[in-house]
Amino acid sequence: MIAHTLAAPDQRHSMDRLSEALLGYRPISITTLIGEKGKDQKSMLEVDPDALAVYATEDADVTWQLYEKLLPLLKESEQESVFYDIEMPTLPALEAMEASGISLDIFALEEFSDKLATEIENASSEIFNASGHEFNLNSPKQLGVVLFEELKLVDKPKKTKTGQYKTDEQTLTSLAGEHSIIRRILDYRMMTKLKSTYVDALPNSVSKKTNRIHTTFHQTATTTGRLASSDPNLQNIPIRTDLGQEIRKAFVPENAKNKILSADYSQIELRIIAAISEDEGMIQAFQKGIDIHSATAAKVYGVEVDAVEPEMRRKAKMVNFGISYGISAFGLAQRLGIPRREAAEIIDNYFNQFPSIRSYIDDTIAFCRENGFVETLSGRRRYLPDIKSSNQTVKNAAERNAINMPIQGTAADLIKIAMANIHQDIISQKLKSRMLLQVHDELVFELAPKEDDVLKGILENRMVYALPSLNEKVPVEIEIGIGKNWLEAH
DNA sequence: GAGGTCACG
DNA sequence: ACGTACGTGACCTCG
Repeated sequence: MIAHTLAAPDQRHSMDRLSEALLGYRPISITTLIGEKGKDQKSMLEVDPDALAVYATEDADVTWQLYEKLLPLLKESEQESVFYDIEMPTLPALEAMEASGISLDIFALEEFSDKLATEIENASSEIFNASGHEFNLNSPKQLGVVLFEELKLVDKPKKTKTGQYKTDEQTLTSLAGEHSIIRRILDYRMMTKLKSTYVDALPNSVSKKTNRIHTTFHQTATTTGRLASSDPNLQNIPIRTDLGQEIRKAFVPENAKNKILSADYSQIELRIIAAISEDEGMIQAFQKGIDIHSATAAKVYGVEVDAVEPEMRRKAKMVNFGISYGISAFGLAQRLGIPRREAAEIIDNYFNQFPSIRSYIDDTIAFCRENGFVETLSGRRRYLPDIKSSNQTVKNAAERNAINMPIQGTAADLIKIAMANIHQDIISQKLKSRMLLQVHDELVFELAPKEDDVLKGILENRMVYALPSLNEKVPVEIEIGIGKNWLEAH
């Protein structure tokens, strides 16, 4: 079957993808081998010269040679099932999504661009006024000199590792009380980010042929099994700020009869933590359908769920995020803006209330030290040789990676399986609706008229029940929204 | 091309 | 004393 795919001359795109899935990138063309103009493309021979010394005779032949060299590596690392049961079936779904593309309301964006330009101009003027002179606001270096050498906002400014003054959002926010201009600098930063990266750039990505935006999904770019998206990246379209939401609104159906449908997994990483660790308390909270951050707060602070205050919930939420990132008192303290002591106390309370989570963390690190890798529920692996490093900082980083990968990676496995099946269902049921985007825990569709119920049914079936071994441990839930643009579908 | 920053999950 | 939350990609500056 593989050989057939490799040999089929009309399946060049699939061949690229197969090689990418096996290798970690697309090595087919000579262009790729020697590097594409203007892009920092990895040369094939940089990856592993011994394992991958092949000869670029003819495209299909290169792919075949790589296949023969890489299949044994797949066997050795016991990841054949990940390849054949998850990655290969996902491949046609990705191909279809890239080919479909998504429509963009470029007129709305042009209008928004003008509005931003005005606001950016206003902010710049105020900032230059307060500074006493003009400078390049896009240069963190120049901004640092203005803030810390000319305006002398603080005695001991924070520095980056190269000795420059730090001017990132966190640093500036902490300085907001020192000078009213800080807020305007933050405004400027946000607006120029939106304008240059999205509002002005995205219309350039609209295909002249299809009039839609076609991203590239990378199947083997990440260490955890997640997808990546590039050229343009459609997995980081703004949503958190009001101005950012204007950009999401510009992602629309092809015509007024169609709708955008978004389906996302609810709290999927926490559900996976609950399932993997088999923590009774957390599983119960999900079974009862209690808001998980409130449930966590109730346990940590020893109060009833109803008595949880917003501040308690906010802290519990950060702890929950922290768990899947490989928590530390320092990291939590920094994000909550509280003393390390207090953060350590919260973490201690947390582990006393969720003892199985502590065991999961300890067991996972021990497993990784023993075996050299960690794995997801589906057997996808990440090798972490640094887990044995004598450098404590390096070792700690590897331990956080070890904790995070099975969680993030299992979520990736789950949605990939769902996508493969949904794509098949769409084809076999001859639906007009199309799967367009994946954003890690969300799938975006173009919904054709009268297909609401059938598509919802498919999603419920395929997304919720993608990994039966997960369903055995914890309820999996999805949320579906429909609207006239991507924002409204949320 | 590296560094800094910031958009997303 | 030191220094970090996990995973990405894009844009801008500057040497």
